[in-house]
Amino acid sequence: MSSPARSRGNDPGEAARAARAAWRSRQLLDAAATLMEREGFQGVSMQALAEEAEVSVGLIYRYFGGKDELLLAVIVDVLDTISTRVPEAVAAAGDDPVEEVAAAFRAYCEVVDERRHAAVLTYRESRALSSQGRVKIKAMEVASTEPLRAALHRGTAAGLLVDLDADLVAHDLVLMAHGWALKHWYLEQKLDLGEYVAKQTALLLGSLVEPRRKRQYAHLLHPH
Amino acid sequence: MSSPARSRGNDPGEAARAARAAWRSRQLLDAAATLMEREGFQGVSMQALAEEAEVSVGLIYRYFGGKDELLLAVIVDVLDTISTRVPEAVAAAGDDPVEEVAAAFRAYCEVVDERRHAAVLTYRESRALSSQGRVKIKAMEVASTEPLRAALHRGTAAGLLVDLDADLVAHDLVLMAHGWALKHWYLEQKLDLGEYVAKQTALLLGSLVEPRRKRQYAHLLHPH
Amino acid sequence: MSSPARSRGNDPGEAARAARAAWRSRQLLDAAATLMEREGFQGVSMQALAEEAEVSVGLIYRYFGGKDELLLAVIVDVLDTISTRVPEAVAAAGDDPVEEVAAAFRAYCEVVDERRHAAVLTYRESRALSSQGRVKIKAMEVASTEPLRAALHRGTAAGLLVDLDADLVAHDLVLMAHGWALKHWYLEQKLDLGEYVAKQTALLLGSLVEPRRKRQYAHLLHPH
Amino acid sequence: MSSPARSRGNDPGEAARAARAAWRSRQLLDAAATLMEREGFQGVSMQALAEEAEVSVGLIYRYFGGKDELLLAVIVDVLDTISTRVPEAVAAAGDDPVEEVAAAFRAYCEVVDERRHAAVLTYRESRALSSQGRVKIKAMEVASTEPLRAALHRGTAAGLLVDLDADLVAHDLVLMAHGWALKHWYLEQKLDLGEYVAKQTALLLGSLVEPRRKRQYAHLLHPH
DNA sequence: CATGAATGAGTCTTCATTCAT
DNA sequence: CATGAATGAAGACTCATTCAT
Repeated sequence: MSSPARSRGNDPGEAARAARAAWRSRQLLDAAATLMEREGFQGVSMQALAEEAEVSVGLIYRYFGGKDELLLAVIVDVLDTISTRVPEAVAAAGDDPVEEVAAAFRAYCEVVDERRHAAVLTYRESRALSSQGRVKIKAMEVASTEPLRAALHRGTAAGLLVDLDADLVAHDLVLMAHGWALKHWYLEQKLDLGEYVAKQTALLLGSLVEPRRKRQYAHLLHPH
Repeated sequence: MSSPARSRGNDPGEAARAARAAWRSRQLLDAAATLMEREGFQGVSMQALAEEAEVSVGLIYRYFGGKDELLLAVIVDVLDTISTRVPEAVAAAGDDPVEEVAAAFRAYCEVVDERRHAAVLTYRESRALSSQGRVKIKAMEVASTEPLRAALHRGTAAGLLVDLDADLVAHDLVLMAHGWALKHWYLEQKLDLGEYVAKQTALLLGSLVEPRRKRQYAHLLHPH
Repeated sequence: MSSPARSRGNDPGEAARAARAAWRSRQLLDAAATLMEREGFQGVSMQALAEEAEVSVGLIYRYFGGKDELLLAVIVDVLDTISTRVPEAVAAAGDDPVEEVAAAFRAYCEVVDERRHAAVLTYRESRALSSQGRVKIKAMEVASTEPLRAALHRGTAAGLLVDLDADLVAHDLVLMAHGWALKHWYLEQKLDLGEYVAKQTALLLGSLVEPRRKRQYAHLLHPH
Repeated sequence: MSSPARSRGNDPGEAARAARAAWRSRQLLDAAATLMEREGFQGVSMQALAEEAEVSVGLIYRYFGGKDELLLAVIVDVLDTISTRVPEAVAAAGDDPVEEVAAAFRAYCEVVDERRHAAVLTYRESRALSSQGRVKIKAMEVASTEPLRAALHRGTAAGLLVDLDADLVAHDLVLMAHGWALKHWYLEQKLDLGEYVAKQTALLLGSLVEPRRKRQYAHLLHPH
């Protein structure tokens, strides 16, 4: 992204430098995520971040323009993960649009679960983002729900799902995924991630699957 | 000293003092809410708050122990509003549990809409709360969903709703209400609050209402 | 200048507050001048300034918007002094334009001598000024030479001085005054302020006084 | 190691090395001068300097001990230029001491004009110099005025100039030359360099040339 | 010789909080 | 009760300098 590599020619040092830059970025992004999990983004000082990442403060500024850009990078990192994992899950779900929706939702929830704080950073720290960054994030967020919307549309087109507002349903699915992080303090004492995914899937698909197709998706609609 | 009577039960001076205190609290809480809507809680300095409320900085500390307590108070204020408005809506909904659920959800959404930022402060600023405050807030949040859970239970008991996980469904309803604030930048370009409430109600009740009772609730299940 | 007083009404506290604000400004300006004499402006940290002035760092920001504004204020303070002292000297010099020029130059040199570093701050630190501040300073500098230019013009009009480029001569006089500060390390080992003023006056007036009026100004043209 | 010969007197490798060193120094000095013209010395970071000079930061430290030494080198470079150009101008002026003074002043002004910022660096950044460096600079400055003082003395000895304080007059001439840089923002809107030189020459020589020799120097005393 | 990644002390600035009036 | 001047710790960020390659 904002790597200091210059890409002027392709001498041997070039690749090594790029590799180091990538490693540093990851190191910093991970340290940032770790600390934020504990303290929230605002609660993490650049000093503390440097300590956690075992680098000097100054080095952070070589890789990220400032605290705001770092925040942006962390959020983008999660959205990138989602943009990779959700389509993978959809692809692995076979050709059935309903299965695809369920798989996409499960994948979304799993990423959120893995990076609980980072996943909901947008809600918490959007104030700190530049308006430019905000626009970028919003675009990425919308883009990341595209696989969901597409599967929903296919489901309706195939007569498997009722006529629905795909935008709203996609929004609900994402919200429910985020809900796992947002209300984790409450939910974790009631159920685990698998149950949460299963029950929410059942709940939403319950009113979305064409009534006469419901038998076909019993495994989704009536999780044991 | 300057007060005419010296705390002898409920003399007039005492009442006047209490009234002023209440007025000041409201003044400060409103100023805080106003500013936070624009800048987020962290972005509001005590100095700016004092200016907005047209009091001195020092005075804030007479009414609230500090910035954290003020945050707590603002959140509590919203939760209090919900704890008042939701039961009112339930009571006004007649005796039908399904209508009650719908009414409770609508009321919840309306409060969220009125105080968009303050309503989701818990998500954004919970880090700043003392653990004590956090416990209090969580308890209040759970309590505020009680009317929803109770109505859901009544619905199931009356055979109007399927057997459901009331905790989870209540959580979903609250999440959807908050979703209106959290994703307002996205939703507002698609629908208005009334449509949002109607469609979400339909969506969830779609899988909750006992199939053979669905005709009875057509107005909720098939908005417009 | 940027005093925090609000001037809303004229209650008793108002005057006291304004007085304190003025006292604080002076205290800070003096501390700044003292330190700058030793370290140059860039070399003075806000921390050190606070220590010298025996106030807290934060307080400086109540009276001056930042380090740049403080620099501006120090420069303006010197220019204000000049704008007061030079006209006073001119007024005290009687009605003779040549005497007025000499008096103005002497006064200018005396102020420079009293505030050696601060007087030439413009040359040294103009980079740190905002362009707005720069414009202000330049205007004040030009204005402060007005008495000189006016006296020169009067001298020419009265047939006491030759036809001259008043702008350039005024610039030379100011430059010579500043020269006392700029090259003090060199000059102080050759002569004292009085001699410097006398000799420079003689030098410049030597080619400015109308030849046939020279006898009249022998005391200026042939010091000692 | 990589050099063919090992420092045995003045073999070809040695010369090449010295040439490269000289070339590097010049490259760096020029880059420094260029940047300083825009940003002032303090405003130029070693990183920016490296970029401008198209070398690495580390390399600067091979040629100059640090930022302070670089500053010293830049100043010395200007003073060297003056020490070359002024005597050249004097030599080219023929044998007349008055012409020599005028020529020296013109040359001084021309160098100042060519390197406007660097020429007055002593005034601006002397604080950053080591006391050792300061001493060196002062000595060089005084030395650079020697041709002026010598010409002035010759003028007096030859009965062409009045009895004068050569130190002070030399100081004035240098100050006027520097004045062109120091007050360039003001002067440039009034006159160009040629006019400035001519008028200042006339002004000072006006009181320095022996009255009865004035006709002889009319071209200097009454510039068109 | 040359590079440029890495360091970390030091800078300006903000702001929650206190307290004399 | 109310004020707002004063405090000072803590934060983000810069940049001269070093050193492994």
